[in-house]
Amino acid sequence: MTADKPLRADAQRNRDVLIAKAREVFDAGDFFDLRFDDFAQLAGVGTGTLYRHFPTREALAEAVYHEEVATLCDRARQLQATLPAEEALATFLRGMVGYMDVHQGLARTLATLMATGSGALAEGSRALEQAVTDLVAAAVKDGAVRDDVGAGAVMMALHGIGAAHDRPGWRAEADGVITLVLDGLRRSHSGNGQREHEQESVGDQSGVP
Amino acid sequence: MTADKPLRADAQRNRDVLIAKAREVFDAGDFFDLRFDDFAQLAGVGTGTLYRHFPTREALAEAVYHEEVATLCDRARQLQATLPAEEALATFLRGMVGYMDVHQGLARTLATLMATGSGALAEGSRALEQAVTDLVAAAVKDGAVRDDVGAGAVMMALHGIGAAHDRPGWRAEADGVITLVLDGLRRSHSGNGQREHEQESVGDQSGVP
DNA sequence: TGACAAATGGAGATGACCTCCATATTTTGG
DNA sequence: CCAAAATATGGAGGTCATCTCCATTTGTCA
Repeated sequence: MTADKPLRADAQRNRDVLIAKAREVFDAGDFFDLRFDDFAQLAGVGTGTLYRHFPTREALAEAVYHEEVATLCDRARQLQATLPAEEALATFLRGMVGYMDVHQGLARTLATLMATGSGALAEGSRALEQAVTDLVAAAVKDGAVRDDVGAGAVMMALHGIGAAHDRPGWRAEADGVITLVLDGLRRSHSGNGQREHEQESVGDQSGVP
Repeated sequence: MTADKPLRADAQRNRDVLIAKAREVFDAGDFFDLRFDDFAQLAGVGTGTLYRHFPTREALAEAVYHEEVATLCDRARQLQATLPAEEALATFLRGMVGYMDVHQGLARTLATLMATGSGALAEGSRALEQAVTDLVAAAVKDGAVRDDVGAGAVMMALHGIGAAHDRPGWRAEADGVITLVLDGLRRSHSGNGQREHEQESVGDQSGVP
């Protein structure tokens, strides 16, 4: 799956140029303000070439996203191997915020793509989620973290952080979310913390609280 | 600001029809799959009429969103008036999840619009945020909730929940996030819980954890 | 009722997205 | 090293959603 086709020399070169330029635009946050055709010209290739390599905007995003995710996953594995489980989880989550802070444009772009529901990022997302799942599982096994709330909840929180990147006090609030998540995860509450969503029937049909 | 112009009778009627139809489409989640012109026809008005009333998709969304937010804000105020602060907050947040569960299409649409960064929803969002801020402030004043993490963090978490509505185990995970947030907010941790984001310089320029 | 203002609707201009293929470049085999 | 086969290129042009414009209709007020 990594080397589907040997790919000709010039093709490879163009592909690399496209990804490089894409990362630039991505990071600047202009990914959606730019006509796709213009992007081709910006990268110095014809429209057809761009479309052959990346049939859609999302495909291009996916290519850029891939490297990022790989880096983050590596980091997660490394932390897990060198730190106590709970600390590894905390460090990773705090680090994710730092990462998004540095790559704001990218965070914004990814959030947009996710919300658009294109699903093209599913693969990369799954890899990242797996890393988080592993971190949480290890902490649970250590007994440091409750077992009644899954890693999915943590992913949602991360997603919210990324999507809200343009709020005024973003950094502080993002750190706040992580603090809440980490403290909330710590197994140390009276009883079992809180019973999990058993209020399906509230009598009120509207769904309004 | 509520009654900018008296608006003629037929105009008002058309406007209402448009909003009603929009809510339908919204709730079905088809808001973005539908050509805007076709939406006009669906509502039984001409293209020009649609565009005069709502210059953009976002403007239309905003109109629908407005009522929803008003309802939710009312509910928040009511809870705050009748329950102990902490319980009011908990009930409201749990209720928000229930609300999003019932109105999945709407939640999806809103998340998309938010991420798109149109900013047209800013007003409605602010109203909702104010309600949450009040709930949190009251709980803090009661001493039931920590004061070192703001309401903004809670908003981010909610945002993440809404944006992720299409995950397989959405409901359970969403409830999980709320559980984490509520437990994390409870003032009861050793010391002060966690010092707030003072790790600006990690030495690593890349932002990767 | 008449006249003025407000609103309508749909035909058509605009511009982004994507396809297609004649041409150019790389690779392979003799 | 050369020819022919395979692969890639680029940009002109088709397609389609978005939005504008104005001749006509509808509502309002004296």
